[in-house]
Amino acid sequence: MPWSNTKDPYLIWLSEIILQQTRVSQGWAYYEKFVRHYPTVHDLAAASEARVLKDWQGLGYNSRARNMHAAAKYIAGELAGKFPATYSEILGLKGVGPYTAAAIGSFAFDLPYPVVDGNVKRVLSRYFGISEPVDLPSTHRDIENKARSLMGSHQPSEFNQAIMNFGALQCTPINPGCQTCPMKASCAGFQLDLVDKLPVKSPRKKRKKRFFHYYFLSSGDQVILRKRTARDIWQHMYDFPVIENRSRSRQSVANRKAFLEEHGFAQANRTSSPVQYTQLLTHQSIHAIFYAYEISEIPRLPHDTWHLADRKNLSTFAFPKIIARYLEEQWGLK
DNA sequence: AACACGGGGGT
DNA sequence: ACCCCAGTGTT
Repeated sequence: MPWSNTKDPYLIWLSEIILQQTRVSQGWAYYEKFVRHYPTVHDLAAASEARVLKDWQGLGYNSRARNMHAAAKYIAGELAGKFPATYSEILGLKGVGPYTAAAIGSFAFDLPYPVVDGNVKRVLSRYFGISEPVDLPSTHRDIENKARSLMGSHQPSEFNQAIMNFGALQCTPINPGCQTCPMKASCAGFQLDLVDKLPVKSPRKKRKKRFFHYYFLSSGDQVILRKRTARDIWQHMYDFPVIENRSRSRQSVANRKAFLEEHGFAQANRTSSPVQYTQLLTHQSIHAIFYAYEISEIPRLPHDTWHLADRKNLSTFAFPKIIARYLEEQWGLK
């Protein structure tokens, strides 16, 4: 793991932010890229947010990147680059919650705070036979207290890594290695045959469908992008001018003409048939239909969130997966 | 306390 | 389909 070879709190912080809700196998390459592009907190602080978001593209939950960047500016600017070394100061950094503060505190500074992540919740809910949903705050506190008690005066870093590794390698979500487990004799979950019932989780809500009708408007090598600034998914990433509605069915030709005229694109020619892509998010399923038009001249852009970009420069903008996929598959653009 | 927030991979 | 991922911020 990244922190196995270092006590550098910056590198540990970087890896922990990247690995929030992200498998090591997915985050590893991003960690290496960020260390390469931003070897110190000063490098990260000096970068533009756009550049950081672009490097983050494909990882998801990109408020992590924005909070991390803001925290880097704070550390570099206000703390002269010296990473905070107490639990409460670490916890005060943007994007750092109880888990990450405990991880950084224990790994980098040997502070005695137990980590409580998905692994720990699974291991301890099984071992102690906890049948309340682990996502409840009360259960979380219970598990945290048990972890603190188990840590005792052991080495915090060793303890935290051990319990998480145990969850990741032995006490796995499915097909856990109970038969070879050295703790099966004292594991309540194993003794009561509840291992495959634990941890209990509250039922999840079903995904809401959303229908985006995107306009890919180009004029020669120029393309119109829109920066997403609303309180919504994909904040500060780029997509295209869009109409959202409740219908899966295509915009009629008349609807499209009205949209184009309304925004000053009276002279527009359809350049290809509409194509549809879908993208699953945790709480939403996005159904996007793309309409491509070539416009003869570009008027003054009607919104300040709209930007003109050269096709050659698209690689500098951070796009949601579904937009990146459209650009690459339909236009060969990266 | 409940909810929103991405994207990937396994079964 | 559904689950999970070395969780956090907002309401």
